[in-house]
Amino acid sequence: MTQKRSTWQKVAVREELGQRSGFVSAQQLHAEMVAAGQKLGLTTVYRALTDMVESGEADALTGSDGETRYRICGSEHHHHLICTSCGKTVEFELPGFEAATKQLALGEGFHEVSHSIELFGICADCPRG
Amino acid sequence: MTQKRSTWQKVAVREELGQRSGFVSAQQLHAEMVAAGQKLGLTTVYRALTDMVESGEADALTGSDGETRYRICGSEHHHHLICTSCGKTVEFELPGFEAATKQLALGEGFHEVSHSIELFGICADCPRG
DNA sequence: TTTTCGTTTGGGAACGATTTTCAATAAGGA
DNA sequence: TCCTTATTGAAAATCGTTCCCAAACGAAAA
Repeated sequence: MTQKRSTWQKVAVREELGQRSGFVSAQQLHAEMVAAGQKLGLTTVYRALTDMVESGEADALTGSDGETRYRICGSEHHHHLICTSCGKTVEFELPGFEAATKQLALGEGFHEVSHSIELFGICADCPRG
Repeated sequence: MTQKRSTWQKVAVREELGQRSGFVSAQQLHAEMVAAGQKLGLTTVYRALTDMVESGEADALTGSDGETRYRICGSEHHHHLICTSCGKTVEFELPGFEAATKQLALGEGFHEVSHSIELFGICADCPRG
């Protein structure tokens, strides 16, 4: 069976992502790592991020521009409040809401229900709009 | 100022989209229109759909695969319950929730708040999973 | 430590959705 | 009908992401 091996590239990507408070795209992350002197391939960054999402270490979010952005996250179920200007992100939970939506979906005859809830706005540190 | 002109292509796209109950991608819509004998370009379909989204006639939704899907919609604020198997969509509203999330975002110091809420599942007409 | 075997890397090609380009065409007012 | 200008559409260009595959490397065995 295919076991995962630890490489400095994977560690570096995890670390770089961990230092950020918001969502970043694979390309951005790669560009900045290269600019910082770390020589690794874009493909590797994509793979490392995908692994992290699969293992639950990170969240992935595809924007309306088709670009996917990543972020370190705790494993419990949560949602995001994202600053569309600087990318800063706040996690939050919605205890009652979860049940309500599931109920609604089941009532319509749907099963295997999941949901996507994200809030957007401009954070206090980003001036005007 | 640039005024909009009415063409049979735009009318055809609006009509084709209106006949569906779920989200469809521009490519799908174009392929089926061509298959049905209507000769128009893919670019034109993209433009017609974009116009409809801008005018509020349609909703656009970009999936995690990066493909954007469209759907006719009423102009009032609403959310979607989407079948990930056949695309069938049910609109719904969340009276209390709207206020709650806005409050939460404002409490974190965010402004110009908006949100994205979609429910996914398999509808009653689609067997198994 | 050295060998071995299978995983990982990475540069470039390949991909798929969407946008741009631009010359030909058509809408709609004069 | 004529004229001005928005619209069309085929092909080329973009852009994010994935695939390909030979070279490089990690880890466990010898």
